[in-house]
Amino acid sequence: MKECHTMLDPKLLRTDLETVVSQLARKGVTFDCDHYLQLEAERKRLQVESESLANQRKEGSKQIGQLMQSGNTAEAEVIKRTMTQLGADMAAAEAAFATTSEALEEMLLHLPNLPHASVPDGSGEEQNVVVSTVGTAPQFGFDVRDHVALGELHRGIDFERASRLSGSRFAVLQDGFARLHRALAHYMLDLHTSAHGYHETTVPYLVDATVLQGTGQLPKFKEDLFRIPESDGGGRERYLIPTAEVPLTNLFRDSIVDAHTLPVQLVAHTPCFRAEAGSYGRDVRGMFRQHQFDKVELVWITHPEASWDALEQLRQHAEAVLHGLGLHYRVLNLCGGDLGFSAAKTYDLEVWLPGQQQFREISSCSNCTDFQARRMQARMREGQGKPELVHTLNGSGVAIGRCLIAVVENYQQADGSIVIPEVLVPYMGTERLIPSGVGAA
RNA sequence: GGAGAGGUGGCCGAGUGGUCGAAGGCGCAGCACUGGAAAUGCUGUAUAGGGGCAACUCUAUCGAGGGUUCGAAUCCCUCCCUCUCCGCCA
Repeated sequence: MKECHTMLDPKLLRTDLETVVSQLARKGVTFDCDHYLQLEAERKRLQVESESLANQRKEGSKQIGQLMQSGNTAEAEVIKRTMTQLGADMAAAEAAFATTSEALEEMLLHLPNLPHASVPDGSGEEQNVVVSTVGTAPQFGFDVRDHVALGELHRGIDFERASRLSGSRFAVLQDGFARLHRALAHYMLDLHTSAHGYHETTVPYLVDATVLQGTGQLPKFKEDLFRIPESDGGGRERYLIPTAEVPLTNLFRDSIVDAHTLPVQLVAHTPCFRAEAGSYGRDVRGMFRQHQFDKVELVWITHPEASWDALEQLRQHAEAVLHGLGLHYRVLNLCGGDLGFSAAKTYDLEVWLPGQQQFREISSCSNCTDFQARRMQARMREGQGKPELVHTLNGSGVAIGRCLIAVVENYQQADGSIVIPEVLVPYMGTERLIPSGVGAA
């Protein structure tokens, strides 16, 4: 029978429905048990029925073959006639089974991953728990400018011309700001590859629907994605990636890797595309929330027993970026209600933005346990053992556009110039950005 | 874009309607042989799902989907992918 791609372990659902229901509730999801149980009972009945009919047909066909070979065609004809009816019954049973399986799968594909025990209870971001706060907010003896004002002053960010090209939520960077953007990406990639052991990877920015289903963006979050219809690109529907997590993690779809090769750590710098449906009016000022932004993404593929340790390392790697830049930030342990669809646990890194006088998200590090692996059929094998689902993790290391905002706002001076953090100086070729019109240094 | 070739198990590779989950080889594992090893011999060696307390058993899978047939790796249709040559192109 056709394999069923669920998100949660179907065996857990069958054997411990109560746990599933109570854990889903922590994520704010209500599970329709009655409907599930009814579909599941029907699935079982229809599967047994259609498989038994298939078996009868197989036996019958085998008999016919034997009779034909011994020249007993008359008797073969008799059986053939009964087989015709059997075949019809089987087709009907299989069709009913397929319908029920699809309904079941549709229901289960919309269920999110279950939260880990260390995830705090809560329904929204107010209940996220601050794990640590690093550094202190810089004190300014003048009125701080936000990145929009700084961008204007430096002629480094041009929202107006960007919107003329593409509408709202796009930006054009130039000169020092463009260079800073590139420097940040370069710095992050170098840090992760040389100090943290990641393999630098480049990936396609356009992917199939199945790939997005693997990491959990589909079917539930279609409205967040930019879609290229099949009529446009080579007769195949594709989506712009909302994060490099999608292609990176899916590199392991439908494969069984040797346990010795784990963990695999990948890093990629890519643009990310998000429709931002449902965020109208939110963060409209500036380049904090864009339809297109660059990000350096970290992905781990681990042994199922190693993922919780890996999450802590992943978080440290993301933190190292901010720490290296000397930015003030804090780490949150997201509560159940604020967890993403695929995540069992997530740490958010929030950086201090003087322009907004608040902490804002700049990285999100999640352990997706076997949730994505099950959808992707990404497995590993230990010795001669059975294949087992791997665990997958991802984290921003970090969002480049937001990081640029943080750097310019935190390192601004009274005269509007921007001191370049030491780690970026080699990439920038200067220690300070001077606004045009203020005079050269 | 034009022309051609091809997609079979971890790998190579047979198989054009019947008992084929699929010969043979390689690789791998166990056993035998050996002082130990090589060589050799024997045995075993896919994945997924279902039923069953279990022993076990059933179903599906030869790129994907549909069709013909009592029965499809094998015949027909559609699609996808890979390779070679030509054209175009960063």
